[in-house]
Amino acid sequence: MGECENPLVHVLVDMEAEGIRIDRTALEDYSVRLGDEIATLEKSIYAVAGVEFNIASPKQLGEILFDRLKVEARPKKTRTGQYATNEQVLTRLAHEHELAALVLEYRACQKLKSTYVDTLPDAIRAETGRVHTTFSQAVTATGRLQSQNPNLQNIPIRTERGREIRRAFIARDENYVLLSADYSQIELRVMAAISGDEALKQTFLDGVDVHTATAARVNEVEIDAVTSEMRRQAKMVNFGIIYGISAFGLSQRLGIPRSEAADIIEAYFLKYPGVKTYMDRTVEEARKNGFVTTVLGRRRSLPDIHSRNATTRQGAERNAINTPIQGSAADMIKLAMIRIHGELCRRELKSRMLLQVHDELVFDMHKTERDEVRALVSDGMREALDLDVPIVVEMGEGDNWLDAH
DNA sequence: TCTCTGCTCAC
DNA sequence: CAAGTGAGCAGAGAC
Repeated sequence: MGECENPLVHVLVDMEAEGIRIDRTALEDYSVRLGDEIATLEKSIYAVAGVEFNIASPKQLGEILFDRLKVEARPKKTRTGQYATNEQVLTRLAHEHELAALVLEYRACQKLKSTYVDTLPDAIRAETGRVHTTFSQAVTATGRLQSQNPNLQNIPIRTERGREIRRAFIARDENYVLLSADYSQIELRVMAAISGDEALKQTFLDGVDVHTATAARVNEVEIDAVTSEMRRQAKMVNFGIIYGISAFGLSQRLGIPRSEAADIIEAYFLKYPGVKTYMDRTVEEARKNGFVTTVLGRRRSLPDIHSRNATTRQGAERNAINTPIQGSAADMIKLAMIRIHGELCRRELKSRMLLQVHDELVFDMHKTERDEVRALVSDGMREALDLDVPIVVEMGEGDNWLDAH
């Protein structure tokens, strides 16, 4: 390793000790509101089902839906033979069957309440009045950090209900704001850099939206002619590429026939040949060495690359493709953290680094240090690694984490 | 009490 | 079989 792990220890120690302030009252109020919603949904669910049961039990729910109400002729099963009742299944049923729609609502509320709203206030440490996570730096397969007890790397943001929780993460006091700084499309930029694909690099040099650019290339239309549907598909393809896509996987996610998905992937590789070459090269490297590496030389061992079981082997091939990308992005933000933490200390600033969420850093920023901190954070993140691709950092600030985005 | 399963939250 | 990395909840069943 290009040694970022040892200096990072001190950064993480400080972040853990610092903690983050949480608005306990806001969460406690929200818990009551969610509880009311859940109670209402419960009644509706029992009425529609015609029987009371434990809605939180996937087993019981499956039996109600597929044995009692027979909402589907050939229900999908899980690995263990139970009826699958996951979000994808229920969403498909929701148009026809009120019960499915109600259960989706119920699950959304229950998830937020049990995992975040009721748990975070209990995690406030009495001595500091703040929530202190534990970061682990040598646990994940790719070199990413991990956060636990509580996990502060999966605080909701996608839905309106979830965003309420982000609003409860607040600045230290009235002299501070939260600063959020996140890398824009870091994994695709890293892939452009390590693959050296000229078209992908040019997209970032042009500063155009990468999903729109991919849509234009794959569909062979001008940027201005890209529809929202074309962009949506291209976004799926871009993410799929990073993960080591299959035509089947893409077809499932886009809801299109597998042959069409295969055509899209073929068109992608035609337009970004360097990406295809990178993938072949990386899988070959894994076969030869038994491991792959990130830009800082972090290794991931891939013994399954020689498995006689095709599914296992293909899984290892996807790991070979994904790990240098995800892991190099992790290398980059780790270097940025070390540099930024060093500068905050050296300049004796009051502002503090609080959280890392894979491509984002969150700070308590003293209002008098605004310009200086914004500059050193932005520079520290952008210049952490000297890549052949422009790196863009987006920053926002506010009294809470949601407004900082 | 412990472990596994199914599910869902994030990047 | 089928898109990568994680954490944590409740239910279910073993002990």
